[in-house]
Amino acid sequence: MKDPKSVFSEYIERNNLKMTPQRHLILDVFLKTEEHMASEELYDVVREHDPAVGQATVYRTLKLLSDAGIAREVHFGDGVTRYEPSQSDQHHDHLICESCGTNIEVLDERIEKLQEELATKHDYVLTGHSMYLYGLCPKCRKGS
Amino acid sequence: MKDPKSVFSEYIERNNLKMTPQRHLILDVFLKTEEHMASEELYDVVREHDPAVGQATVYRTLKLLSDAGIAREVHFGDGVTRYEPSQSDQHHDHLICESCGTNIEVLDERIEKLQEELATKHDYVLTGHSMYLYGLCPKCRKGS
DNA sequence: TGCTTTTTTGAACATTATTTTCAACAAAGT
DNA sequence: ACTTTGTTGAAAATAATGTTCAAAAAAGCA
Repeated sequence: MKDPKSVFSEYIERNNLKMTPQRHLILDVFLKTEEHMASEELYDVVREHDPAVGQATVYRTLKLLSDAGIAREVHFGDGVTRYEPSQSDQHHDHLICESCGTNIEVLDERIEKLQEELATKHDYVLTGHSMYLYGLCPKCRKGS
Repeated sequence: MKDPKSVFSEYIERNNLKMTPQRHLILDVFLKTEEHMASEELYDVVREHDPAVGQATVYRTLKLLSDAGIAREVHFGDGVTRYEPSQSDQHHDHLICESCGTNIEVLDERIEKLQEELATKHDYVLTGHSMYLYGLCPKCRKGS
């Protein structure tokens, strides 16, 4: 039940979809990467395994994975939608270097708690959030 | 020096640009709205005042305003870049209803402080951040 | 002022990321 | 096997934004 592959199979079944070689391959490739991958980047890797797979299928499958709860959309400032495995490992936010683009994942429980509190104060039920911190990493700070 | 218009004039001068009626109009319209406006929405309003203004000019000018520090880019989940006046009034984050899209501006000093702290812990110099909380507003909660 | 240089503008076209259409295909059920 | 339904890849369609380019306008100078 925790294995992404079985989560996906289950999702497939529940929604009367079909498990296909393409979907299987894309899921495999996606899970193997710990990076934040854009659809296009994923597509490149997928093609190395099966050049016949189409770009649209990758887009479609990533959306599926997202719906199934296996992938999570991530938006940096640029116009590209990236995905990260939302697997067992816990939620995190992002600390991005404005100069070199390096992205590190961060988490602060106190912030998480305050976010919840803040939503409640406005009578909202919090379902999710995204937080991006922008700054200069030590390396770039010296470089300039 | 605090007035957005003089800030813009100054910026114009500093960068050997020219103050034109279009830029002036776009700035005026932009300042009059407290909403988070996408370029296209702004364009519609601008056209009511001067139908001759082109879409590209609005895009270009918004980018200028952003560079000049008068406007601030805002990214919700959709692929649209919105702008808000970054004027005198203070920074805020966003609490967005996933159902009806209603957006309210929120701020929690404790969170702000922790963000700073978190960046420092990773040896980053924080230059900015964006935080979006997603949830269900009271109205939509009842509606469903 | 009139001329020159430089920037700006609007329109149309180019680009990027993503979605949709559609005919060919494959899987599942009967 | 036959039908139904979901899937695929390719190509075309969208949507937001950026760029090109010739014409227009501003600023600097003679």
